[in-house]
Amino acid sequence: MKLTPSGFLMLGMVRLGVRSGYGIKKISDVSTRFFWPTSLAQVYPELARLVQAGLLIRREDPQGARERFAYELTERGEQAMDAWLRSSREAPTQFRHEGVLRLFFADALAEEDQLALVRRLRERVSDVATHTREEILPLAEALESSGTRFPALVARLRADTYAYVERWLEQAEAELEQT
Amino acid sequence: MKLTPSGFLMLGMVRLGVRSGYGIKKISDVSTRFFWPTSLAQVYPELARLVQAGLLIRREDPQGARERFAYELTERGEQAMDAWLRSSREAPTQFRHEGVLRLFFADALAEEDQLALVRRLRERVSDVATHTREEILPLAEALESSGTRFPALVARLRADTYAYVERWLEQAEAELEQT
DNA sequence: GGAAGCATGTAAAGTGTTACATGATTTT
DNA sequence: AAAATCATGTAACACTTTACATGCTTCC
Repeated sequence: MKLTPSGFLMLGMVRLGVRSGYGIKKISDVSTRFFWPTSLAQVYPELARLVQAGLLIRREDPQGARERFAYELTERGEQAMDAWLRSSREAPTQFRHEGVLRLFFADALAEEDQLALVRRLRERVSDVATHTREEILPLAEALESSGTRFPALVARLRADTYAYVERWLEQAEAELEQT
Repeated sequence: MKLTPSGFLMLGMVRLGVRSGYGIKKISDVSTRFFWPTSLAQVYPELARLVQAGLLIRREDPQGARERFAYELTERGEQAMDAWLRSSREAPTQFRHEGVLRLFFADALAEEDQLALVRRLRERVSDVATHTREEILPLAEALESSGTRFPALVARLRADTYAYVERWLEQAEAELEQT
């Protein structure tokens, strides 16, 4: 059975102590979503496949009358996760950004519209930087203080990169204004 | 009829003077691919839709016995393109990167393996930076000298951003080594 | 009492890639 | 002569998202 990165995401989340499918989706929305999105409609079938493959075990774990299932890594699950972390094979990187596509074709616009386009793009980038710094990073830093530090490293990488792009676009804006 | 960004990509390429569907795919592979990928199986049906919507006209343009079709923007095509360039509605940004996902879960690894993982990631990022600087940017700069400057701006943004991430990871590596 | 959140899952629709299928022209 | 490139298109497959469907619990 061949695992996808989404499968390893779930294995990894379970290893970090996230118990339910719902929980995995919720945590992933404030952490891994930005470099590996998932949806609930993906989480549940994938967890079932991982159980069937013997990488996870699923226990009933109801909260009162509300059903819930708790997942745990098996020995083979641990091994699969370790092997993945040490391997260098990677799915091709995917990036789709309509704003950058617009920028690519911006020559057709009048100069003032070109400037407006760059400014809008910069504002969006700025929002992402702020959101990452203020909403995502603090959560990762909470984890960091209990010994799990890579989520915070990744959040900082994202925050710093977006801040860099923001400054870059600011300068591009200034240069466009001079013309 | 609702156009997707892929549709505007094709409109934009035709406006830049790319004539055939094959040509659009080829040019996009060394330019827009990095922020909006397409495949031939997308290009041909989409061009047909754009013709049907009255945004493009298609003329026969054979090379000897080899069939070829040349596309041109209609007045309505020009207008649709301009409206898109000036609009601020955007499809949600998509980013998927298995290497960053690995980094997120790297706490489970021994320190030497963590370091190896960061190093591998940095090397990949470095390759992208180099490729963008040496292969993609020169093509965009050729366009720039004939007056179309935004493709070069986008290529520089990409090259500089990846160079920044490369330096960032270098420093993270150094900090990991100290521990 | 109602809204928001917790929790699990399926079905349908949409999007996209790979493989298939064909054939001409140019380069090595 | 073979390989690479130019050129168009379809079919099958894989993957993802959105909508559907249901019900409990907690907070206001």
